[in-house]
Amino acid sequence: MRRSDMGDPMNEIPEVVIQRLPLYLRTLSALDAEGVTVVSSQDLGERLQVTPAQIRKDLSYFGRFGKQGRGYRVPDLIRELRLILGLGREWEMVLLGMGRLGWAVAGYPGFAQHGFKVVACFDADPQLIGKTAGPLVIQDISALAATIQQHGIQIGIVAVPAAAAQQVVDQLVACGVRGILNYAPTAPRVPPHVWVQNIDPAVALQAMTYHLSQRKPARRPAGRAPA
Amino acid sequence: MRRSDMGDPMNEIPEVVIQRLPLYLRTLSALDAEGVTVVSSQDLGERLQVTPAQIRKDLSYFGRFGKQGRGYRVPDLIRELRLILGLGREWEMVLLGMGRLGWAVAGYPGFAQHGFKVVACFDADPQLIGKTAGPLVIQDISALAATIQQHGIQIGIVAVPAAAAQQVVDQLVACGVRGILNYAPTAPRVPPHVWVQNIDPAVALQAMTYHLSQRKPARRPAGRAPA
DNA sequence: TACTGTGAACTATTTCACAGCC
DNA sequence: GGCTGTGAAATAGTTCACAGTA
Repeated sequence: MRRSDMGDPMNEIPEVVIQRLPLYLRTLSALDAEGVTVVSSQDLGERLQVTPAQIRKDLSYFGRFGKQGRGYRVPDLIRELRLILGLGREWEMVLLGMGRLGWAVAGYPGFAQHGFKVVACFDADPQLIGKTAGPLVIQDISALAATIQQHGIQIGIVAVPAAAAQQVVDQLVACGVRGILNYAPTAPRVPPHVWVQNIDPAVALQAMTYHLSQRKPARRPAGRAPA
Repeated sequence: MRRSDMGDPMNEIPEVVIQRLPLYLRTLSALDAEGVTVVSSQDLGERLQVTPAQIRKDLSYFGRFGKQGRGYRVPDLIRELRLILGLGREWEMVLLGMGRLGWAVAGYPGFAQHGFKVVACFDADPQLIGKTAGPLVIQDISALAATIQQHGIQIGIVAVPAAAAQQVVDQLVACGVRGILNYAPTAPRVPPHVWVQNIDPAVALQAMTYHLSQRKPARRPAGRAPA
């Protein structure tokens, strides 16, 4: 292990760390909006329910952003995290599936706020094609490849029924998409260069009911970062 | 460690294991629907992109559900998992916040399918109160406590803006709710007996763009269970 | 003085590998 | 023969604790 570490151009960063950075960023943005300009790992940890040591260690994978004796300058750390996460640009996305769920996703303001933009939406149902969803016209899936190529799109959002998800994911991957936000209640298979983030509220609820059903509700692990 | 293990009435089960069980259940249900009656940890692992050893170890925390030389009977394992997760009943929930997002959540069919039922919805906006959302009438937040007590509700869904989330969560907790599904882009503080599951698609996207921005897209850790 | 950054210690989780059984 | 269940080994992740510094 030691030997291969030394050969690496950059140390391997644990995936859990990556998943926590957006949470740090979210809280820092809230602090910024409150006019807070400096924050210690202690303060930030209290807001996030994460240990200060974990925050410091996580950040130390990427550089030295704090000032000893003081803490972190909020605007600076926000800038650094945005850079690390690749948020210094707009990300265009395609949306597949314009049922109830797709409709809601198309109009979700939380994406645009953070530089994520749905530029085209698709469905297989002839009844839906041509209808407008806000500023977008629903297109037939057959137009998918052309749109992705034209815009150089790298992210697809899947909001189709579970049974159609794998097929749709395969199409996205074939078109060169490298990231998929999957709302379908299934875990699609993708090649290793493609990144998938799954969102399934039913799965989240089912893990919760396990705990609600226990006599003694086991105390949450202290360091457990909220997703 | 050994000593305290023996004293415990039941071994401590890691939280990661709990979070994976619903994924196993989801895939087993799909297999069941396909008419598959027996599955090995190998097969199931391939479907889920999880190692067979992990599946066997996870299940072994709860009992011996397999048959050596054969595998697991799909319907039996489904039944066991449903029991473990506390899904042998209907779970009634309240929904707070009837903006765009709350509206979509109220109509999401994925909940009812799994025995989760939204029995009442609330908002603070007088403009919305009295309007109907499917079978439900939007009520004023002031009616929250009475509804929760009446139905003995243990789960609340939060779909209010980030700025209102903590306040709403506090109210839910005060009413005796023990589980919260939080769609607000913030990590609310709760007492240790309350379980929170957060869903924030922007956070998921931001972790994804980190990877999309890397030159060499680091290979996903093999055992990483999709959420 | 009050904090960060970080090796080292500790803890948790995953994987291995094999005895035991159908 | 093919698979489970599970201790033990290996890895991964977290926390400690303190040197260093603004």
